[in-house]
Amino acid sequence: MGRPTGHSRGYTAKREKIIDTAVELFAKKGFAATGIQELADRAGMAKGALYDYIGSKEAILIEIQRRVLEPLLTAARSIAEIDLNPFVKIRLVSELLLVSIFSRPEHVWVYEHDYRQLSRARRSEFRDLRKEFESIVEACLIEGMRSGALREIDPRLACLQFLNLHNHTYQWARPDTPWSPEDLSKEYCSTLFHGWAAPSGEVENLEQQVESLRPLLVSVR
Amino acid sequence: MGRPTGHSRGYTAKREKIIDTAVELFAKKGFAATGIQELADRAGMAKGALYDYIGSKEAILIEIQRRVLEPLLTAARSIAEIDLNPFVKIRLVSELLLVSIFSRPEHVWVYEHDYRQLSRARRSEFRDLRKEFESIVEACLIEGMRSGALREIDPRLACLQFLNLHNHTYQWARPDTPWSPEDLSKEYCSTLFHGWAAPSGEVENLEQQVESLRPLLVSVR
Amino acid sequence: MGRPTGHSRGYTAKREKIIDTAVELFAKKGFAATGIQELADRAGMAKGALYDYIGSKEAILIEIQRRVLEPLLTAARSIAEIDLNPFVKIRLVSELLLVSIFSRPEHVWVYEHDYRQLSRARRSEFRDLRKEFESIVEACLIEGMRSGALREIDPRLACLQFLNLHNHTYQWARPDTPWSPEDLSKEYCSTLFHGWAAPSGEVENLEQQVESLRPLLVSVR
Amino acid sequence: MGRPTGHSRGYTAKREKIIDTAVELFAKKGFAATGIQELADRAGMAKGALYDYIGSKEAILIEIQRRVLEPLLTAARSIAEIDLNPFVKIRLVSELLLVSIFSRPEHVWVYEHDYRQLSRARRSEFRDLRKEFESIVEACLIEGMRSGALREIDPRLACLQFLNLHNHTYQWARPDTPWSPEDLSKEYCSTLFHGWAAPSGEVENLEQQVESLRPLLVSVR
DNA sequence: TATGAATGAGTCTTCATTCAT
DNA sequence: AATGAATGAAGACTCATTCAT
Repeated sequence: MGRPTGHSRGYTAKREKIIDTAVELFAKKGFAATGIQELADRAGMAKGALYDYIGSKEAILIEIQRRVLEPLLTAARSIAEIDLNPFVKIRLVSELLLVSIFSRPEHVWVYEHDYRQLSRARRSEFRDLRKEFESIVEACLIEGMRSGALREIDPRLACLQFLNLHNHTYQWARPDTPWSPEDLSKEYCSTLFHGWAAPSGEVENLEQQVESLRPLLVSVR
Repeated sequence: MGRPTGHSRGYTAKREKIIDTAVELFAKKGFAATGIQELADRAGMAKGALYDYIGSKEAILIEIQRRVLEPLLTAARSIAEIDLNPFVKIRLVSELLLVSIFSRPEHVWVYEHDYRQLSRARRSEFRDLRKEFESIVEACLIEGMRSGALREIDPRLACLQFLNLHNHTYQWARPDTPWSPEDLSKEYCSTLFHGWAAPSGEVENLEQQVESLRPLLVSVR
Repeated sequence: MGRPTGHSRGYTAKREKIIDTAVELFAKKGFAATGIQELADRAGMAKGALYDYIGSKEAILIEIQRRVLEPLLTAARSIAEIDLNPFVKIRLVSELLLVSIFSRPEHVWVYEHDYRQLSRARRSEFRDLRKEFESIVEACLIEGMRSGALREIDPRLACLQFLNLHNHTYQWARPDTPWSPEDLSKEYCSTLFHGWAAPSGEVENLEQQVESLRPLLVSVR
Repeated sequence: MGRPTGHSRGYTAKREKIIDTAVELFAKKGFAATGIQELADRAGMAKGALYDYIGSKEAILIEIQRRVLEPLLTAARSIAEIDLNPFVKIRLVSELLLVSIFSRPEHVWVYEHDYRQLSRARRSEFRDLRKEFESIVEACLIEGMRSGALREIDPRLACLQFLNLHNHTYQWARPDTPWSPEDLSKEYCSTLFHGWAAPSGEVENLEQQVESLRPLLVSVR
């Protein structure tokens, strides 16, 4: 994770707490509009001390991106590797995204919103990872079409619909939202599967399989 | 100079140009991370002169919000008032949103992205207008269900799906996107209508009607 | 008065009106804290036009100093020249000062308050005039002592007491003050004359003489 | 750095020095006409560092007001509470004012001169304290009249004369003034007491009593 | 005469970061 | 590991003044 080595016991915990505080502030006011002073105040320490933990303001943003993207990718990769009905895969990736959003809504807000505030180099680094995630989604959709369960549509366009529908959820997801991520995933997938269905198709056993595979998403909660 | 009373011919044009430049910068770097100095440099004038045209940094943001929201609402209201098949209405609102995004992608980026940078008072002002727009969408969906063409689902949830799918498009819409807003609207609505369809339903003459009503969207282009 | 020559009919009147407005603003907010823009707004003209009348911000301040100091000096000189009981003279100078304060309280406020904002050269110019005024006061007091009506005290100190007592009145003088300048002059002089009196003395006919000489103060109203 | 919590030894001393420097500048050029840059230059530090000590420009002005008004009020209150001949009280308050002026002439200049530059809220706060001081003066004068030693005059008017005579001294008080505050107090009070005296009265032992009570003024030196 | 436009130095204040202790 | 102090550049915005029209 790039943390400087040779730190005492409490170091990592405190660093995490600082970043948690930063997430709160960045989510509320935006990265650029939040001052380091403000962060130090909220974290209950002097600005100087802060720099022993974070190195720079951008480092916090990088860490937040990592916190969101890494578990997402880990889970997505393991889903991609299993041999499964493509519908099940898609449904799992859907739930993955929504669980990610609902378990750390502020992290995801910053992740989605202040992505462009990264320096050029870092941005392209993370863009590659994002693209890897999108490729996994797209691959699932292509499988679905090959299997004849979805009618043939431009897979990139299908992928974008999938991502639009899921990702934009961070804009209104809140702890008190009346739907759980599981509810939403079912709804979204129902819409998409019916919307894209080949004239025949229906998915068998979908929810049962999903149930059994849910542990795959653990990294993201 | 004398603030906003009686201005000569060039004034408004220049003001528009300054805001156009601001839109570019805000879209690329974010509102908070863009300096007035930078804007002045790009506009080719001294900071002082800039203030004769804009009044304050926030005023620019307000103007951008207006430029997006007002034509959107104007068109949405006129769609809402006509007596039409609800599918046609939804399809028109869909196209409306997409045309809005594609005809001024940078405006919409700032509109969506830096909404929260508005002062409290202004934010709530615009929030009301945004909500009016959403209500129009939701009303159309409810009509669709009442007419029996859509199966009964939580209308708020349907509305959020509609908005997610459409609004998130600003994240990747670019002049060189291979789909026109019309193409996308057809695709999105096809997905949603099939995804939500009551077992029976199919929409008749949909595209023909849309074609004839497209002039309604003119305010938004 | 240093006004540029060759101006049309309305010029002087408009200039006066601008300076009147400036007096109001300077008295309320202070010279340094008042902007030319503000002045232009209040005067109902563009900043550019203002400069045709005033030349510079300091010029306004100079004019205000003049407006207060010149009539004061004119009257004081003419009082000094007459052959009169020194008590009467002092009483007249007292009333002169108070009439000056009460007939243009805002002018006097600026005159007293923002004197130091003048450029070095102008300040010393006006300081000389102020000193001339003070010398007249002091001369009257010395006359009073020579005549035996006042006991011998340091004339400079007596003069300062006289000036303190009178000049500080600008701090609280307002149109609705319950005492007229004539009332106040009587009170102040009564205090001073009794306070400084030689064991014997009383002033005869004082008020009658003052009455008849009051026209001398006309320049100051 | 961290704003106003826990500061090391030098902090307060440096802060005091900065404010002292500010007093010098404000007294010479006026609050509004003095720039923070100028102050920083004189204090030998960067503008940024200055703000660690002062918080805002207005905060300096507030501090200056406090430095003058608080010891003044403290002493005045303790004078008011003692059971004394009203003449002695008045004579002590007189000396109090003059000692205050002469021990920190620049502070008092700013205190008197730039009072109006305070924000509305602060101004009214300090106005209340000023009024308390004036009430103490007025109460002493009323006592004097009740005791029969002063003839009956409008106590507000007497109070204003007292304040005019004393307060305006800040306009010319300088370290090289040939009179000490004690001298001046004697002179001023002599003038006022004789000026206001009831036909009979003379004050016995006045100066002896004042001598013994002078320690009351210590807070103001 | 009067205007709107322009300027560049100025306003107060906050920024992210560094560093001696 | 932590702090308070410091910095210099940058933040948004206003200034008094000039000038072509």
